[in-house]
Amino acid sequence: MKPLVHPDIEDVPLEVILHALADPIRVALFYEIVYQEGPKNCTMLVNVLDHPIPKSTLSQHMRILREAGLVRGERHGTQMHNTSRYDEVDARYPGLLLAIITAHSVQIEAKKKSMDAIEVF
Amino acid sequence: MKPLVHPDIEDVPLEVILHALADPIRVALFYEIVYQEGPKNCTMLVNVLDHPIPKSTLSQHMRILREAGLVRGERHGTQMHNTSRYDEVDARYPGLLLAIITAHSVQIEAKKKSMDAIEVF
DNA sequence: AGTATAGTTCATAAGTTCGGAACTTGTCAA
DNA sequence: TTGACAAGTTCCGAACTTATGAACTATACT
Repeated sequence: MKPLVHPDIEDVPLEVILHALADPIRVALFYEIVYQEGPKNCTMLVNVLDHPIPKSTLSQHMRILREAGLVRGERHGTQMHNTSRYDEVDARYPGLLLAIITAHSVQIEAKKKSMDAIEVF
Repeated sequence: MKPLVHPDIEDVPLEVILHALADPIRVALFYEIVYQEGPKNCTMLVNVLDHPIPKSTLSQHMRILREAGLVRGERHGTQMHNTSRYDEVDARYPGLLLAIITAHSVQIEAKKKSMDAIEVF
C-alpha cells in the first residue's frame, strides 16, 4: 500500500486547490472535515451527499484533497483519520478557503430554500 | 454561429465557477479582464502567459468563463468585447473572486521571486 | 488459523480537453 | 460586387481524466 502524500503548501499551485474543490462531492467532504469536530474517517464521510458514495470513489476524492494539501490523512489501525489543513492553506492563500466554504454554504441554503418551495405542493 | 450564453449568476453553481478558474490559463485571462481597463478582445488575450495560446483553445476557454457567469462577451464587428461580471458574482458569492484573484497574485509573486533567484547564476 | 472491517488499487468505460484545419462573419479596398 | 484579410468559432481525433466494480491489502478480533 502506497504511503500517503502530503505536499508542502508552498508547493501547491492555486489551480490544484481550486480543482480539488471544484467538485460538489469534494467541497462537501472538505466542509465536513473543517466544520465538524474531530477527525473523520471515510465511513463517516460516505454520506456527505444525499446518496452514499462508493468506497473506491471516496478513496480517490480523499486522495485528491490530500494531494492538494487541504486535508491530512493518518492511518490508525484499519481506519483513516482525516483532519483539515485549513490554517496552513490560509497562511499561504489568505481568505481563500473561507470564501469557498462560505460560497458553499450560500449554495446549500439556496438549494434548501428551493426545496421548501417545492414541498408546498 | 451560435449565440453567446450568459447565465444568471443565481443559476451558476459554485463548482462551475471554481472549475472555470481552476486552470492557469483561465485565471490569468480572468485576472486580465478584471484588472486591465476597458474591454479586452481575444487578440489582446492571446499572450496572457509567456507562450501564445492557440486561437481555438482560447475560444474554448472564453466560452467556459462566459458560461460560468464570470465574463460578458459582446460581438462588435469581427471582434469580441470581453468584460468582467465581477460585481454580480460578488453579490452572490461574497469575497470569492477577490480571494481567488489575490491567491493568483500571491502565486505570480512567488513565481517571480523564484525566477529572480535563478537569474543570479 | 478464520472472519470482519476499513480503505486502496486496478482495469476499463465514459467523459473531457487541446489544438490544427476548415469554416463563418464582418470590414475594407479596388 | 468581389476579393482579401482579420477575428473568432466549430469540428474532430488524439491524449488525458474520472467514476466505479472487482480484486486486493492491512489491521483487529475472535
